[in-house]
Amino acid sequence: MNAPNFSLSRLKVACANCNLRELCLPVGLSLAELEKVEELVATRRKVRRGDALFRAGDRFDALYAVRLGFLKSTVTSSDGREQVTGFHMAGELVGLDGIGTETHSCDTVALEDTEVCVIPYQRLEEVAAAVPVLRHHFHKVMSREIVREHGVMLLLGSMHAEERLAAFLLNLSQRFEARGYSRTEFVLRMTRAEIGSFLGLKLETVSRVLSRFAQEGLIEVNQKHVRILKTEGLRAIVAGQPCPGGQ
Amino acid sequence: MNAPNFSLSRLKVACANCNLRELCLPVGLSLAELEKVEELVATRRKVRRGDALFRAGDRFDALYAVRLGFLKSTVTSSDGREQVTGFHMAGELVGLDGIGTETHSCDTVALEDTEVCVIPYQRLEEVAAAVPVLRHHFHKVMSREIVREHGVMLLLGSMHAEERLAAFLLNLSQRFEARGYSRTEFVLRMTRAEIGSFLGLKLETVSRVLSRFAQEGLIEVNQKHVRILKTEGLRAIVAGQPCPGGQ
DNA sequence: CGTTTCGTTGAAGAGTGTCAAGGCCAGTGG
DNA sequence: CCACTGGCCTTGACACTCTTCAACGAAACG
Repeated sequence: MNAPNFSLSRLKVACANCNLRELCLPVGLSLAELEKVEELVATRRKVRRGDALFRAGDRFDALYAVRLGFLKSTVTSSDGREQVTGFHMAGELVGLDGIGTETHSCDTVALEDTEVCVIPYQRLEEVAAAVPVLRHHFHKVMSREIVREHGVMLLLGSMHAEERLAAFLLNLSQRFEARGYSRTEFVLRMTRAEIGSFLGLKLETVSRVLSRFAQEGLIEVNQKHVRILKTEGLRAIVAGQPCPGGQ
Repeated sequence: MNAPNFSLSRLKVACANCNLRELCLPVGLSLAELEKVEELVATRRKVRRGDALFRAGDRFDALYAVRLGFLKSTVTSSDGREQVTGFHMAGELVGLDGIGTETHSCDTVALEDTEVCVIPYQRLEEVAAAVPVLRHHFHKVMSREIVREHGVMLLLGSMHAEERLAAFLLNLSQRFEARGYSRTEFVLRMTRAEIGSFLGLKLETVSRVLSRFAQEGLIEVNQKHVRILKTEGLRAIVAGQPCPGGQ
């Protein structure tokens, strides 16, 4: 259950040896370029479950590459409403929200014990000036984040509860697979309330829809443990109408 | 009604003379740096109302700075659902979605006759390597786009119809003001259906809520013409509970 | 082992969506 | 100048999804 296909236990400090290289900042860099990037990533930081990597209002001075663990980002409106804007797993870059104003605009909190590589932004700018491939890749990362959020807007703006949940599960599934974990069986690191916040639903609705999916034989749910039985069935739900008689 | 405080009629080709300088790419550049940026912006492009600046699937090779006019961006899911992801006005940069995959992922369509400055991306990368201020500013623009979308997610995920509309009107108001137009009186360039798509509502709901606002004396609406009477009242609605007895 | 957090499920109600009809306005052609 | 047309907007009645409120059960934690 949820075991990585490769071992995460024996990682060196260098990006060159990092199993996440293909997902993280240094994608497609030469060895010489890699060395420059490694100078960037001087420090690591551990974040305990429940603790914040940074909070809205904090001064921005670094980006973070997730090495291990799981985080959520949330924005809070002036009247206290909270919205989860994303969940982050190994290989993803967080903190991009801070560049614009030099102050973070969201909270990013660990949902399980987490370790990140700290990338001081000043130095990233310097290295970006000198290494075209890295600069371009960094731009790509930001652009993809924008595109990802377009997808979330589509989900929030024009999908029903079942469609949202199905899309959410498929998205998680795909991301776990890309990291060498099972595509069909995984543990949700977030609560129903957090899923609901992300999807614009109440926690009761999330619970109910998951139960309904289970009843229809699309998935198995046991608390935070999820097994996907009919990927195509979920896809059909995302695509449009539920297929009443199974898939 | 809606007249700019400054004239837009007599613009030179150079960014240095552009009235949108303070809103656009070359914010805070020295004259020498400005010249480098001006080399970037070789061409202009006009887009007729209803025509696309680019469409999803188009090859990405340039960003566009809006000089004049009004556009919308939309994403479309595989099953044909369409979601407006944003409206763009003078001084704003569009096309950032294309960097990540070198293919545009959304349609961007002119809602009125529009003119943009074409910024070839290859050249932007080159200039960004040489001009730290520009590079940093470009990163800021992308970051702010990410933050803006967080705000939209908050709106779509946790606000009621009235709150969404109120936030939408205030946002437009503020953007018009920043461009020297009236803060309280403006023309909506988009249809009710487009507003609804952006806000995750049906056009009938948009229409009803606007009528309700008008009835409560918060705004005046006449087709596409809007006048804001009680900014604070709208703010109160966004903030939380409607204030039943006026503001 | 008690306490707390989290999850499930039911019943009732509110907020939007859906469907339908009609009005307003700009553009077109007689 | 007027009638016609099509797109856009408004409004009403009704249906339906999702939320709200509430109670209970299960797992996690000290």
